[in-house]
Amino acid sequence: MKPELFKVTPACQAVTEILSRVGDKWTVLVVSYLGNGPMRFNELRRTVTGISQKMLTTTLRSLERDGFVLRTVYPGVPAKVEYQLTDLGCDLLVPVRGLSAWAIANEQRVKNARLQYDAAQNPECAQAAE
Amino acid sequence: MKPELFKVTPACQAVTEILSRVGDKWTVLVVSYLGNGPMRFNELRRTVTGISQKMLTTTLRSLERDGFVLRTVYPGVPAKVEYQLTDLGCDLLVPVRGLSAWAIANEQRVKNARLQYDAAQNPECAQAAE
DNA sequence: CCGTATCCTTGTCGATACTG
DNA sequence: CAGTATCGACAAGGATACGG
Repeated sequence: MKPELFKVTPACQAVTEILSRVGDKWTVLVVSYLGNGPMRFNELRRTVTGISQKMLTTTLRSLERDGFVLRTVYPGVPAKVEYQLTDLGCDLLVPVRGLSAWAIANEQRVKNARLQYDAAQNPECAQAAE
Repeated sequence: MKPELFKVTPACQAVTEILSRVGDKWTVLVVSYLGNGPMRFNELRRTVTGISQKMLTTTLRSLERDGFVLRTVYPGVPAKVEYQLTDLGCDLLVPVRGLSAWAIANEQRVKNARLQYDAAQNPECAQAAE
């Protein structure tokens, strides 16, 4: 059950960095939707419930900069901009979905652990008025 | 190359939550080291370079609450506390290492994409005195 | 339609000091 | 040794207004 010895090398810096990028509030959601095919800005805005215009722009710019997303502008009035995953973006989707699958499969175990922990901390004196 | 259609369901909430937990500054690092076997508090503190006492405590408490880490106190003077991964913690290590492997394998592709993007934004005025 | 700019609130993290 | 408590710096995120 115990996994084989894991030597933490300087390469872990890269891991931490990717995790931070991917672990923000909207990145995974946007990338997942884009995994279905190209989408326009406002289409994405409507689909990703709750995202603000600013955060969508920010998220897309980061993804574009890191090479995960391709931004294509079709000139005209009004302007039309389309976003789609690059090959790198599609590649990223694989391990991300691995973690997604784990999260969905183990959601309840984590919730149970929390309930148990919280219950152990507050035996019964939950009045705790202070 | 394009992955099969991915329907984003409410379950994505669980995904986002796990990603956020795991995507913070220290969690993955601590869990990875703990993957090598049980460790004591200060041992961990020395090993995880740069972590503050507060953040180590906070990170370990969260991990304990979520059922990823088991905390064992050996009474005595001075006190001795040992941390180790639970089964759930070991399980989590699997998809996390998947993403880690991806990050290490693709680090350079991302870096190149960034260089290219930045270069495109700053045509030639790269003196960038900073 | 597709953004950028600004302000403001909130959360995260680190430094420091102190306790059992 | 293994924490807790407090404070302050800073970054992330959201609301709103404006521009191309």
